[in-house]
Amino acid sequence: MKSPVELGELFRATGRKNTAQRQCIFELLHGTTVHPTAETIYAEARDKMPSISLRTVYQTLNDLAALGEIQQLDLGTGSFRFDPNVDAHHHLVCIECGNAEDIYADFPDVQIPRAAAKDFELTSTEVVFRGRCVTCRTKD
Amino acid sequence: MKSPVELGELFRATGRKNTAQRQCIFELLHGTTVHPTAETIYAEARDKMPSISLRTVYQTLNDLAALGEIQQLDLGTGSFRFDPNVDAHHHLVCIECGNAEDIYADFPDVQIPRAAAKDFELTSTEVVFRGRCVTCRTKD
DNA sequence: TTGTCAATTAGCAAATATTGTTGATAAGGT
DNA sequence: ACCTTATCAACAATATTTGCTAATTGACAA
Repeated sequence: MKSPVELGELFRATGRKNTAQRQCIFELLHGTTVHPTAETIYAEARDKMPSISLRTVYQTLNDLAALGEIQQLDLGTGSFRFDPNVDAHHHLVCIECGNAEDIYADFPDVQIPRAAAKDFELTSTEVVFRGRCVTCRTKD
Repeated sequence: MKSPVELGELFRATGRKNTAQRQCIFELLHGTTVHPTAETIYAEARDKMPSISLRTVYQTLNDLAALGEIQQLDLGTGSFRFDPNVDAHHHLVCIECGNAEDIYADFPDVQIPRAAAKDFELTSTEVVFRGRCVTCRTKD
């Protein structure tokens, strides 16, 4: 993901406005390695801008995803998670707390079998490892 | 997935009741290769049992999943899909219509990198190929 | 600096998918 | 056939995300 300043310029360049609410969200996303939900970002944004609405958070996140600056992930935890890391990578998801971790690995063998591949226009390939993270395991 | 008759016995053996509604759902699931949603099954079940409720469909599907007779899949299409095929397999998902196809392939190199694997208790590994299916491609 | 205009905001309603609740009903062992 | 208990159907509730709208604000140009 680009820096908050660069994102402001990008928004302007694409006919969007660079508002204080958006800058606030850009800064929260910048450098985060967790995969926050819209609600999480909303909660954090409210600490700095009490009047911000959840609707605005969703709109900004959707805009960022449309511009390819963040990834909108559905990891099966009940709500979308947003990832400022847009490089090709995979995920390790905890079935207990829902937290996700990036996995930087290349799986060259992961290809659609020839029979099925012929008529399918492939867009993306995702690998999800599910299980329990250290935190949840030591909790019991 | 077991046959409708066997599932009826299994339900009784596990202290559940083998009702007409459940037999109807068992028969709909038996042998299907698509990955129906609860709503789809509900619509089909109503053709044979107009009084059946959506709640009963959800309950029966959840019971079947708890017994390991079907798989409850979240393929990022907005709702759960149910798969009577419980063998280890992966999926090809259309981002336009949401339909899913089974992929029987073994990806032996898909493993958690050693650094991350140490503290994680792995339960399952899923590979999802996303793109557009033939039907949706030829539609345009 | 200020005016103009379209994009954005906040707040609320609505849509979608799933689960909780409850009185009535019926399955299944005895 | 009877009795216990799970299940049923209908409705309400929850959770997440999107739709709508009047008022506001940013961006650009004069």
